[in-house]
Amino acid sequence: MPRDHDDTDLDSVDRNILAELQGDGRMTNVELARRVNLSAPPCLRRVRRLEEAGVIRGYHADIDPVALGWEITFFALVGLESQKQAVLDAFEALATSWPEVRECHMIRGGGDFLLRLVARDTAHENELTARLTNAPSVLRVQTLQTIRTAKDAAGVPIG
Amino acid sequence: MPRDHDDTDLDSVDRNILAELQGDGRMTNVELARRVNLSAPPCLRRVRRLEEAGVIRGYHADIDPVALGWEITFFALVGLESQKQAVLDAFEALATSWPEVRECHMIRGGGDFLLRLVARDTAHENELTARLTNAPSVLRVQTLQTIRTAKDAAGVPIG
DNA sequence: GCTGAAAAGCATCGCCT
DNA sequence: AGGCGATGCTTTTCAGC
Repeated sequence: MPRDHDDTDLDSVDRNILAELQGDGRMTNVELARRVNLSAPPCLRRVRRLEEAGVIRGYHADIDPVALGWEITFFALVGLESQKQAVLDAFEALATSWPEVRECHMIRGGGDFLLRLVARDTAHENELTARLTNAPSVLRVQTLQTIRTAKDAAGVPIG
Repeated sequence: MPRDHDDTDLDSVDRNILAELQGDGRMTNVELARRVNLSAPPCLRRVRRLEEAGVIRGYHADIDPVALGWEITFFALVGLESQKQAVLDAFEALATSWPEVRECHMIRGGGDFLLRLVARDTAHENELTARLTNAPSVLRVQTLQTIRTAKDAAGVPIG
């Protein structure tokens, strides 16, 4: 269930905690406490409160896709032939069910989606693009293949 | 220095470890060991090896942008008027220097970039779009505003 | 809200299989 | 390579400020 974010007032210590954990999510609580100039128990309580308030949504290891055989990361801009809710829902359900689709964003303007996908190789990428193109109600697919990622910062600026 | 990914052979235990840590990067080592049916010391050795091999690139807390006042996430597809290296480099240096730009990907085809940005509100978003449009060598900016994120999976599929 | 002590649990090392 | 046991930290709770 979604939570109102306004019920959580974040002071500067909270923001420091968030910045530290965004940078290193596996830091021990004592190290975190040291960095934000707190002793361990209140620091831990703040972290728990931030987790329970939904400010911290989770912690994830950042894994090199290439090491697991995902040589290609690409985006796809998909245009649908209708903006009817049923059509949007059907496409969303299809796209999110594919493991290769890592992100699926509905874009303002109606009937467009931006996807981030991974593929094992060029053949796999072509197959995924073809599957998208041939999916029901899909009008056009523009693939945006990443050749270089100059910046891939986690999350949000905290300052 | 880049590392050859072929020097790291991942067995099924390694893949299970990666899947678990991608799902919960703050899990304790004993809990992780229990889940992958190992005792704690060899489990920790594997995690350290995966970190040192660059398979695990880091651990990050996943923070709700809205809780920190970043109400808008959007993408921008930026076209430059040249594919000269100096022009690409200059744009990349500019874009990556903005804290609101969280990702900057060079797109195949030449002279295009896909950015992911956050903004505090609509006015801020407009200002960022204008700053992009007016940046040197920028020919066109297409903003893709996210109205709904149906899937935002961490990293890559691990099976 | 924080501190400090104390119990329980965890990380990590050396050695053995 | 994985497991066992020991040691020193870390986490977590609880009392008290």
